[in-house]
Amino acid sequence: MPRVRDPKRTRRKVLEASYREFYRHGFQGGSINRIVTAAGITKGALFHHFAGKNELGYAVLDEFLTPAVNNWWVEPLHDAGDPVQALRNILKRFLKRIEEEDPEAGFLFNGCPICNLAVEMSPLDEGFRERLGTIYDTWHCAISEALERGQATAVVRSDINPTAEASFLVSIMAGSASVGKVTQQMAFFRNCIKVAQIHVESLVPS
Amino acid sequence: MPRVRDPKRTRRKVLEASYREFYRHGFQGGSINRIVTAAGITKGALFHHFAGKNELGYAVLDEFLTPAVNNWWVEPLHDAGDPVQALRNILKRFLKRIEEEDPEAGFLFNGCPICNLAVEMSPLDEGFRERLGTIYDTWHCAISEALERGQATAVVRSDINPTAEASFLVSIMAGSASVGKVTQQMAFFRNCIKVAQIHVESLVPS
DNA sequence: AACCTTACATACCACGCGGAATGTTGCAAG
DNA sequence: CTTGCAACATTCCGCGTGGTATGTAAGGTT
Repeated sequence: MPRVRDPKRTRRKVLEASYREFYRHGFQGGSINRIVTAAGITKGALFHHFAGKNELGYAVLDEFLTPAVNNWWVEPLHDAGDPVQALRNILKRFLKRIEEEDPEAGFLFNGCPICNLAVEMSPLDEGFRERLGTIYDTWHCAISEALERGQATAVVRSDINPTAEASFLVSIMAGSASVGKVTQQMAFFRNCIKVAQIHVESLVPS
Repeated sequence: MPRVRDPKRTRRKVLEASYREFYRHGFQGGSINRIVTAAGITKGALFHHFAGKNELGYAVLDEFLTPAVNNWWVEPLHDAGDPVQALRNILKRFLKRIEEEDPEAGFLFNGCPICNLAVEMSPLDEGFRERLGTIYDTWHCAISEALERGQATAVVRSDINPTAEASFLVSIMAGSASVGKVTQQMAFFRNCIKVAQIHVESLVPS
């Protein structure tokens, strides 16, 4: 029998259950009642830790999704000497991850959790829009700045536009996840990543 | 004073109001009550023409969004002799259209209506998933088949993969709309389309 | 030992939802 | 002229929702 009083753990359980609930049903379609049931706690506990449904959504963004983007994209790109090699690794690692996932709960079925919230909530709530904007901006900057550094050390072609290329890469990730969850075909997803990989290769000087 | 009894017109008004409502609030967040108010009719009239909320969403897909894709992509590509020129025209026309739109109600603020529904409803309802899958499939096929015809007449490079290129183009359109509605910057959207245009140019034999 | 704050649990609430049941009226066929 | 059905309008309903008010107990502080 675990400790009765454990606020950190309780908060964590709520956040994890919320993430899953919103991931599957969307934010508006997500149910507080289902969250408390899944987390094995009560509504009183939830509203003790979070002021309301919106704040719960914000917390999922701040404490789950922002770190995920940092893990997958920002840090690898920041640490890398050669940005093209870093992008190669990221795309490869990403594709592998998806293929290993549980098809019922993973990326191919449910899409990108960030993109899902962005599509649903950006026009409806400024708090969501702002946070999601920051996430995409961080992501975007990580790519474009890495490409600029690559241009400075001549490992990236000087005649490409880092900003446009970054926009392109972010869009492809979001778009392929969105369309992929409709077609339910890994092949579609793989095709998109493949073209993205080819495009990345075209960034290295000939 | 208009004709009191006009089922065709009534049905149309309901569909148009539903399209706008779902476009702004999503399907789950969309309200039947708001729809009947906006359409200037009553709930009785709505449920006389449509069996339920889901059927209403299906009708929006079948009678609004499917024709829109046909208009913008399928027919131009089918009629064209040179698929690359057709894609050039489509992208240009599309960008122009968005720049002219009302910022409060248009593509940049609300995203792509098809992609929005796809992201929200695909994992939740098979009826939505099926219809959206058909739309994306038609769209995808229109591009890939046009590219294949272009390869046959040597106006498209023979060493590119039409299927992969089609997947890529569809994804870019969906992704740029999704991310664009977060950043709210036309520049982001324009960057994506620009890279897509460059990519399209790379399809023509050198 | 008394106390007080934090961390929950329980019970309850108003509201808007999608939808059904029923009532009413225009309009065309017989 | 009347009959009948399609095309609505009106009214009502059960339910799940996000959120609150209140109760209670754990555990550190003094």
